[in-house]
Amino acid sequence: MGATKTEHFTSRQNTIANMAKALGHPARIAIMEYLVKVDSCICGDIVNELPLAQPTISQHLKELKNAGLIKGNIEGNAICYCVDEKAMAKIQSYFENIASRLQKKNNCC
Amino acid sequence: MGATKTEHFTSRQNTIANMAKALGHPARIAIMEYLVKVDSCICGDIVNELPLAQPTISQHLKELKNAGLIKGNIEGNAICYCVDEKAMAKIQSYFENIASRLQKKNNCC
DNA sequence: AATCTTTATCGTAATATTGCAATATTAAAT
DNA sequence: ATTTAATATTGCAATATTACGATAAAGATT
Repeated sequence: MGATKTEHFTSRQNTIANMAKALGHPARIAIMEYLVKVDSCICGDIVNELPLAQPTISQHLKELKNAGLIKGNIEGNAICYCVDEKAMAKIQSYFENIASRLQKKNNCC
Repeated sequence: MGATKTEHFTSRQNTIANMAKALGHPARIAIMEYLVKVDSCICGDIVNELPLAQPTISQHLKELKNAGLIKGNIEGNAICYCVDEKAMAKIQSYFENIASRLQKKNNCC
């Protein structure tokens, strides 16, 4: 074994899990925060910003893109990456929903 | 190599990444949703609810607990697991902050 | 066209995760 | 004290992730 049994879960659960998984690495959190901070960006900046080699960062960017969290536009010989607002709104509303549902209840623990 | 270079990132980035990582599996999302739904719970219920073997679920619960997302109280020979409101509030506010910062800006993509 | 810059991909080693059968643990029930 | 029920731990095989050097690709610059 070793492979996640995605087929047993709803598509929504898989989508949220995929986005969370993509954010489940400090380098990718740092990338997202940097993209939010500068609003638009070129990968080279990130390579200078983070203590990781260029191929590693490229790989992390690819994962964030696969999860739909960032978009990338080619601009000359560079690539402009930025955060996908809709995806972030989706995550945000997901956790807001959970948090608000928790407030209305009494926990047993 | 192969191990995450956590030491290069801030403690906050690592904390958020750890929580996101714990949520980065559909089974664990399903567990969280079930815990929110029933508000309090015993692990056996989850085993019946999810299409995974008992040891696998026990392991997922352990990861959620390690990440601080759930709490577990012993009640007789069962264990009452429930969501940690504070942890969820932390994640929720983190994404709310990011989402609100994105709205104020113009994306280049 | 040759070179430079920027980003992606390949290959690979190290490590981590996923899933479960078997077994252990712990407390309740008989 | 046994047995039962609920959960955890161990051990292991299959697979995935992380990181990076080497190299490729593609547009810009000279």
